[in-house]
Amino acid sequence: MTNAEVARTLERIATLLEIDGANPFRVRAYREGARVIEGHAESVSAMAAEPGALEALKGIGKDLAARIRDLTATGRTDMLDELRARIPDEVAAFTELQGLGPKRVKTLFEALGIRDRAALEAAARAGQLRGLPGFGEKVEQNVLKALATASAMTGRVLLAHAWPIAHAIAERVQAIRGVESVELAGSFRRRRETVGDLDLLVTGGDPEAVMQAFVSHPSVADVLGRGETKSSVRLDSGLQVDLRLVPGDSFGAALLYFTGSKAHNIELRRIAQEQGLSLNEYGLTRGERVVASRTEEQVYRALGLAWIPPELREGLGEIDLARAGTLPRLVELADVRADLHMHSTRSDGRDTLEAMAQAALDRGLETIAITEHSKALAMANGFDAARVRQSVGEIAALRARFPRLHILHGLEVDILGDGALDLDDDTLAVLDWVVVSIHSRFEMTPEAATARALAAVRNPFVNVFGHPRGRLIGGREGVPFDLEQVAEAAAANGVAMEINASPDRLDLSEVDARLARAKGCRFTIDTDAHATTHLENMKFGVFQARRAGLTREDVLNTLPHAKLMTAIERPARRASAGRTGAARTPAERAPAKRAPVKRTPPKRAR
DNA sequence: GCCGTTTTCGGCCCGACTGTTTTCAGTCG
Repeated sequence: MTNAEVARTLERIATLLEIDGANPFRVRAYREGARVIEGHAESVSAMAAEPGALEALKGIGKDLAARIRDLTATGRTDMLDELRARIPDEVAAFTELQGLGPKRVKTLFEALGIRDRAALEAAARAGQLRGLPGFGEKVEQNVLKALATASAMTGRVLLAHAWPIAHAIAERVQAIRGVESVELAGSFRRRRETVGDLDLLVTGGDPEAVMQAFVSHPSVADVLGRGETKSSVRLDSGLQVDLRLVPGDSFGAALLYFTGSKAHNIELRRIAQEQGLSLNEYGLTRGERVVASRTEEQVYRALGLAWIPPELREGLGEIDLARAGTLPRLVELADVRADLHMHSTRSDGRDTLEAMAQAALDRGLETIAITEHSKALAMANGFDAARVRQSVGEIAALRARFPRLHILHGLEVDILGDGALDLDDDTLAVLDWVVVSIHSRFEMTPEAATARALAAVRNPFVNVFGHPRGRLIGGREGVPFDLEQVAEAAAANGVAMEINASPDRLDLSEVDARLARAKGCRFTIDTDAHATTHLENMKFGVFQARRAGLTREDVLNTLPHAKLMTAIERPARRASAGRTGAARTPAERAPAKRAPVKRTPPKRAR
């Protein structure tokens, strides 16, 4: 059982306990346990075997450890089985509906025996809900509305998909006369992979004018509420956006509060409390006196903490680091000098080699690697050994055209099912830069997957493990190899781990990246661009790296070109080149003949 | 159910809003 599955199960137990009317603090303990496990990179299945390892995690005590041991050993636990025997899964899922919490769900189930959504809708339409304790006509209507919305809504959206509309709305509000500052808070500001809604924080300006500009944005489908200080809308896309107008004096406290995460805020309030202070969205106060509120920095400082970058605010140890003054200096977009994973029309990219190089230059990059696919991806026009040798001349010609850009002759080589690479070592020796990736056979046992990944990262010609898990956010789980072992082997063999900046990949995840870093890995952050416009995605990779706590020193492609070349040198390639001169014969340096014309446009490999 | 430089028992974050109620429970973030 994966950590994510264990976390989901604990969360489910919490929901069922809540409906069952259990002690709220017991419920909270299960929620907290779920959160801790989800954020923990080391496999709890492995930890379960080690006495005391689970109990050493903050928030996991004797009981939760026992449940986790049940789950990892057998896939089930008596407690969950008993709860589910009493409360059907579909009833528990009612709590996902807006306006229905555990208490009302319990009432629905016990008083009316409602067991599924169809029965719930029928009862609401028949007016059977309004007489129940805690219900009225309004709640009954809201239930029907929530049922309709739930069937239309898709849930969370990728950060990158929310990005343009979020900024468009912020700019529209910013343009109102008198508006001082506009910030996008919430999980958007923490740069999570996906966001559930957007939180806009505004100071200054005439409230009426601000709200009017907000609710009249062309993308607004539905105004959910409109007040003096708070309005909510739903966009055409289904995304909910809340705007809050806050006094300039309390902007820092409000920004802190609405950025979250919840776990982070709870920890901050506990610290405030210990110091005889109280923290809310209006400020940090001692009795009536406001201690800090105008900026986030002031509030953190007053609590004895360094300012914490939003990407780290998940309640996973960042507050201890802030107190000790040992927060990492996170990598920034401006640090990135190279993009070492991209495609062109020669395989499955949409733009030509020249267009990609020009776009990279326009973006101020010093170095790029052109990394077409290998032959296993026939549908993507993957390169075979002969095509790689032909490519040497094409890259040489490209270098001649772009003297101000360093261009590495790379390839994204498929890792086959058994861990062998798709091309032979002599061919790999021709290349400056070898990315290895998994594009097929994602369903494997963890043991087979681990052996496969280990074999790949132990190849002496390999530079980086591309999008290692092969996951697609909201679409594919990814390969279940044991990252601890693979990361250790990669670090020992000088193979970097990629943080792939494709918005639906963001692979490694921040949880995996933290573990890989702990095992000594270095990283690259690459766009895996299949078009010039994709080079813009670099920021999303940087966000992911920041969430993992990576610094500039952890990321190879922040190095100036000469240092990068030293850092990525593979002894095997040097030896091979010295022996055969494979990559550097005059014939291969000369421009090559044109590539054969493709008959069919390639499909992009995923 | 978890946790402990005040504690192994007695606490456990905070406020807004809604709607159901006659002073507050439930939900949400």
